[in-house]
Amino acid sequence: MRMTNQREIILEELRNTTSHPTADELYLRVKERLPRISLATVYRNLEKMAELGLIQKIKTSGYQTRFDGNPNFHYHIRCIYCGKIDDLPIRPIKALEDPEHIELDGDLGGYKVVGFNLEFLGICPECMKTLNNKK
Amino acid sequence: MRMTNQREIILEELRNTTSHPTADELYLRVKERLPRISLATVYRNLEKMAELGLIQKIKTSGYQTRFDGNPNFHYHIRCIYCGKIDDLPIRPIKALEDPEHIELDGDLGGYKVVGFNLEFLGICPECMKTLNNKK
DNA sequence: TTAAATGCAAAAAGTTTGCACACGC
DNA sequence: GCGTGTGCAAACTTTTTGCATTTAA
Repeated sequence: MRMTNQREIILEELRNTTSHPTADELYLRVKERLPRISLATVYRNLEKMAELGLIQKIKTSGYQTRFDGNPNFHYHIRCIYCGKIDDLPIRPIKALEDPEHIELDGDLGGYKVVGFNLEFLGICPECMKTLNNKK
Repeated sequence: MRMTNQREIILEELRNTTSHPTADELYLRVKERLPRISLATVYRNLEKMAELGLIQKIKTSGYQTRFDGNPNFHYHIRCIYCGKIDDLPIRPIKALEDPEHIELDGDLGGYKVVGFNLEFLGICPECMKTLNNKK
């Protein structure tokens, strides 16, 4: 992978935030430093960097894809009200990560299991506050 | 909720398949019986029926939303090659479903956890066959 | 020097919405 | 008869792509 200025700055901005931004949020940040960059470049680079394992793509259907500058596996929690994603500091879940701990209740229909996607859902402190005020 | 003909047939077709169709796949099926139905009606009704708990909306993993005529909680597996979703007959995972079993490694950042999304990833029998033929 | 990357604009894909009309209760 | 639901088309949102030009190695 060629290290272009755009690539460097996209990665830098993503690494410098804990907010798991969407492609267009990151585009806006990067644009402050590279005013002529295009959104397509941001998409193309995030895609490539995710493939190479430099960053993580957080895909949950129905919402915009978000990106995480931390390439190490960890769990996320999504606020059901505002959609924000945060890291969740929980220990690996044995029942998922060691496939032999999965308790079957039938057969797997011929599938070979290769992994899983897990995200927690919750209410973030800000939305919780808003809810309490409404009462 | 008013029981219109469209609503009845959409629900019927969804209940009669195990294929977890997308809105447009279901639209095509329903169209055979109601040629003048519109895709918007299918979307509106699926949305409403999911809210009421008559069906499930499967939003995980950055692909098109799929729908499940079975309203009871169960796990799904998605084929990483063809995107197909099937039911996975595994027992409830204690470490997820009883929040007190979650082993924290820090604090939750003020979130109130209300649930989770989990899908397994795998290779379906058909795609497995294709892979083997290519070797 | 040259293959890979970029910017731009347009297209694609999936979903939602405004509105006039139709229909279940 | 009232108000919800429908069909249609157009809008919208997110992401991808074609192409001419630029740039890192």
